Amino acid sequence: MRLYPYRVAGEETMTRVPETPEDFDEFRRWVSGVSASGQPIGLDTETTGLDIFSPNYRLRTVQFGTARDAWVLQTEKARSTLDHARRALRTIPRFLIHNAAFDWLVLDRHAGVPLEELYPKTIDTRLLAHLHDGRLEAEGGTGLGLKPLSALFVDPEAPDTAKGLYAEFRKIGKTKETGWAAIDVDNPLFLQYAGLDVLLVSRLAPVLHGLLRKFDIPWRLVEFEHRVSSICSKMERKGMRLDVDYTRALAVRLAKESERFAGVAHRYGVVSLNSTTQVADALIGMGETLIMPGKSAPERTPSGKLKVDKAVLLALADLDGKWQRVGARTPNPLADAVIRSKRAGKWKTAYADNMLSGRDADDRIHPKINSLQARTGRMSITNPALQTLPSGDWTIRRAMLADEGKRIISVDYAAVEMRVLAALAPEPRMIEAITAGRDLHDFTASLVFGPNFTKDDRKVAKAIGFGKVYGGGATTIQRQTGAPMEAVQAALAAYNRVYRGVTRFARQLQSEGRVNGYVVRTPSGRRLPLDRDRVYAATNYMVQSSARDVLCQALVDLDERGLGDALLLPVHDEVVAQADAREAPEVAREIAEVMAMDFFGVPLATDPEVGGQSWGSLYMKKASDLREQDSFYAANVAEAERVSMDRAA
DNA sequence: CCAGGCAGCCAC
DNA sequence: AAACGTGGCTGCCTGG
Repeated sequence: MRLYPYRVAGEETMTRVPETPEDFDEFRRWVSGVSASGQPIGLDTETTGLDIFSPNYRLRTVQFGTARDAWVLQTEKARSTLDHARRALRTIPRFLIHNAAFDWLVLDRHAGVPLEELYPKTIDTRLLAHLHDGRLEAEGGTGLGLKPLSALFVDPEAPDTAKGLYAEFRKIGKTKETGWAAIDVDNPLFLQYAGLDVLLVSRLAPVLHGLLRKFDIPWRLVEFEHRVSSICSKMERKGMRLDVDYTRALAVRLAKESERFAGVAHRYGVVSLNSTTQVADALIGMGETLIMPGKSAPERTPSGKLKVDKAVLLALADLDGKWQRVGARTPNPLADAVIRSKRAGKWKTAYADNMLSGRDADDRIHPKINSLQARTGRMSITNPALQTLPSGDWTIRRAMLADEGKRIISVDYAAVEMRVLAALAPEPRMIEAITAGRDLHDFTASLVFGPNFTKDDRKVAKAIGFGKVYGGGATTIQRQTGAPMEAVQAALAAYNRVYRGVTRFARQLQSEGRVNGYVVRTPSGRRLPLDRDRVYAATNYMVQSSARDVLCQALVDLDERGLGDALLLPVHDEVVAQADAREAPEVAREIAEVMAMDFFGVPLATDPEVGGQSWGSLYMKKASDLREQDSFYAANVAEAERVSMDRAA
């Protein structure tokens, strides 16, 4: 037995690494003892990295522990060690895991213990921490990582085990990415820190429980978040099929496009297209002023640099937001080349390449779904960021496929944030219009501008609606709509008169926040800390957080109704799913029915859509899109094969 | 050489 | 009085 003593919060702890049969007997007796006591046991894993589903992935150690005793099982060393870990995973009745979504999937895939078995036994300290304070350290919160939380609530001297290991990785010539797989499994610091993580999680949990009691966080919310997390983990485990041939071809095409336009930019002296300084200098050298239409000076970034973002470049290239010619000026060829090259480059690396590199042996990708991420509780999806795929163009989403013989389904909520705002305020006139099934922006425009409102009026009404949800003001609405400032201000005043409930809600929320120590509460019981200098954001937080809770409730309801297997992804106000081709319309209707709900007297309507095999099919608006897809396929796939053969050769 | 901050851009 | 919210990912750039 290898022993690693360590002082945590002034108390002696011991980490044990069993080696001999007698050591493992002792581990088994320890497991029996703690199981009989019923106390929750800290659980953690060390692995080769974060890409759980990639073909070369390995589970390296499994750790169990209490506040004083930790065990590190070097499962990669022997099948029998893994069996000891599996027995413990099945015997121990309750676990404490920090960020369980990760360890569930690791153990599900690499230790053969299904997440369905682990989920009911788990308390996830990351979820507890988020329910206490969902802000990152940079936002003034406690942070959500084991390190910052332990430093705050367990022991200020607790080492950053990950960072400490990076230094160890450097000694063997590895980086923070490559070190996890390369470090010797007998490395003393590695074993020490592996044990420390379960000692810390065991000590963190009771502190967080106390804080949740202190702040009256309802236990049903804790249970709800664990349920949501398990449903998202099931989606992550299933993943989504990738059309590898198409994606390879797409990557080649995007690379060529990016290179071609980069070549144009080079001719104007721009070497690094992402260097805003170079681009600004070159444009000024061509005689451009960088002054946006209607302005008297060029815009600058917060640090004072000349702004050369998409809006500036599109204007110089004589293109509108949809990349169509405006006809207002002669296009600047450099501006045009820079935006086109950057877009193609980003689409290639952030989307196409990421999809290809993250796929498993069955060509499925398993994006990480963080069920409780933003300070409002909003979810996020990473590796790749599937919630941010371009929606104005089908080419990226076309890479993702439903399973063989199935079709893609999408069901989204209609104007969910506006409806949630109407319900929370409450705003009777808005609720009436929603209940009557009217288009909300049309209705608002008719109230603000009269029954004969124009298209531009509707645009202003819509911008004000979003402005209320986001906390924006007249300046923002002016910028978005291009309407004269006086007209925007008059419309805002009219909006505030007709929707008094919204104005009152925003005011009350802010004063409530100030009175209650800069925290507001959602109907679900979630605490939303406010920034003192941005108390106006309270309205947005309430709306965004409640809309998130609505979608998560829908996920739970869908799972409850046996539709969990159909789910592929949550996208803020939308669920992406799949079903056998013949049943797809029926399944889509069923999902839409389950999702539709009443939110404090306001109906939340849903809109089911059934596509073809690919996710992109839902974004092909015209017949020409389908033809383009076919010709793309014919032209590019063969070429991509040739390119990858060249590379291999 | 690596890690992390900044600017910019993708989504809802 | 007015106040655009939440994320992830890239390349560039700087500091260690």
